[in-house]
Amino acid sequence: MKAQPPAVSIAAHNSDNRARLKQQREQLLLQLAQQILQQEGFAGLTMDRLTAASEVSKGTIYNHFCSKEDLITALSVDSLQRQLLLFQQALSVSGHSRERALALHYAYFLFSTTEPTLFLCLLSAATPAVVEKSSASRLAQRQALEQQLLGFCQQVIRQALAENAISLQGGCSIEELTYLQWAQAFGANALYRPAQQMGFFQGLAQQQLVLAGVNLMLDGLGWRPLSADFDYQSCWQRIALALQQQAPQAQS
Amino acid sequence: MKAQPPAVSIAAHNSDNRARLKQQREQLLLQLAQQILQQEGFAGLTMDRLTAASEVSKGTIYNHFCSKEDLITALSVDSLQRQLLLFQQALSVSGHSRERALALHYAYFLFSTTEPTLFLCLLSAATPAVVEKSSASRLAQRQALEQQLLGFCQQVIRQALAENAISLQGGCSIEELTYLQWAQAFGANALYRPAQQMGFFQGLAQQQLVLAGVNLMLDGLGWRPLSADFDYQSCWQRIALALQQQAPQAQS
DNA sequence: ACCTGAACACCGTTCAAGT
DNA sequence: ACCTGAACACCGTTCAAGT
Repeated sequence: MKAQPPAVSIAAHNSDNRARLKQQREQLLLQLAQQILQQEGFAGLTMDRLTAASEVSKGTIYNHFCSKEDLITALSVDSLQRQLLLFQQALSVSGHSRERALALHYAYFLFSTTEPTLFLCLLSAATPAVVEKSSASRLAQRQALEQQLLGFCQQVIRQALAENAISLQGGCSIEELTYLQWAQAFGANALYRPAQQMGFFQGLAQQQLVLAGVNLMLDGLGWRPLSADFDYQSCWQRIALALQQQAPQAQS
Repeated sequence: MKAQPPAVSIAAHNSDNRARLKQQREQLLLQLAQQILQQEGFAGLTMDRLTAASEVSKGTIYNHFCSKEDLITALSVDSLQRQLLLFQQALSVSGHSRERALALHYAYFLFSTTEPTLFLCLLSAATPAVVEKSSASRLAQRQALEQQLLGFCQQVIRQALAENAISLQGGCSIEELTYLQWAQAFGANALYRPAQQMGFFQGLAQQQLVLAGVNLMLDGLGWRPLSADFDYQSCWQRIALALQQQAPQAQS
């Protein structure tokens, strides 16, 4: 008695299909853009070159990205999606709350080193020149993903409170703690290359620095067990192994 | 008996004068660029507009900056020079080593809020697109200034060691500590606006976050007196007053 | 030796025509 | 409804001519 349900279903299916194909093409374009970025540097990424590398025309590319800057923001969204996957994997390693916090820091560090180009996109996307010319929807997408990432961090802090591993006296909120850890991780990973290039430290590995930074902050917070009472160096290596096994090789 | 010392002296004087005038003009150009940046945003800063705002021609501007990106890097050099002045003022406040470390963090925070545009230039200048197209000499200038700034931080850590306020066991070097504090400060100040914009914290002031972050790190390090034994909140306010008095108003 | 600004080249963006 | 690519516009950069 209902009016042609199959027709509706086919229409919906077609529309879905079309959206899925568009989505796939966008993913391909992003991959090509990333490749150009790696091979030619940021100055070498032009819309002409992306057009040449792809099999679509300029107009179609502008159908996906409203500006070159929007393309950069799209790459940063891609970055955050990968980070999200890494965070999920990181939270699947077992251990007490501080080990899990460390796992998240490791995931962040791992991403910054295995995908340096995408990590730099994230930095570029924070720049006003890029924000000013990106579409509102793309910026909203980025924000939503960042919120999800921070959500994972808050989750671990809540676990710590439940375990009685920390006590938040003196008005230090969960949000505040999350933010400070984010800031520490962002700074320690983003500034490593510049600092190294100016010869600031001789043989200090980024890994060790990040681990030391986390330990400093979490010890300061009194997150038990303290680094004096637990071997976080071994823990770090265990996390590294666990995450490497889950993602044997990075995509080409 | 010597050959015309006056002539040489006059020549030198003229040459000095010329260099000084060029330097002055460059300073003026940077000021104008900053003004355009504030009024029109990063997308609004074009070489044409800068030419129009100045009283020189395009060719002359390219005599100062080899590219638009070089101009951004020059603005970041200007930023670092101002930061250096603030650091010097910060170190003139009296107190034990941890108070002096706090003073440096305050100076960094103060700069990031009173000169948001220049602070963003610093962020942009860290971006590959800008680095790739900046002159080697300008990049070297920036590096030298950053090294000077980090030198101030190391100085305070050495003071702490001399005072026996900290003990660096376990291979944690002065450079490592300096880097981690830089990373923390950079992250906490650079991410504040984005985080605020996504509504991550309701009424948390940047100041309080930065202070909390520093306390966490320095407590974790065991830098005496610990925050439980000393009123760093008051100390922070005392530093704020001291730095405001030395520089009553920021330049327009 | 330095300044000028017209000319050039490149590249981001649009849009009329096509399917 | 979507794709195309020629045309456009803007803007970074250069350089022959001038002082």
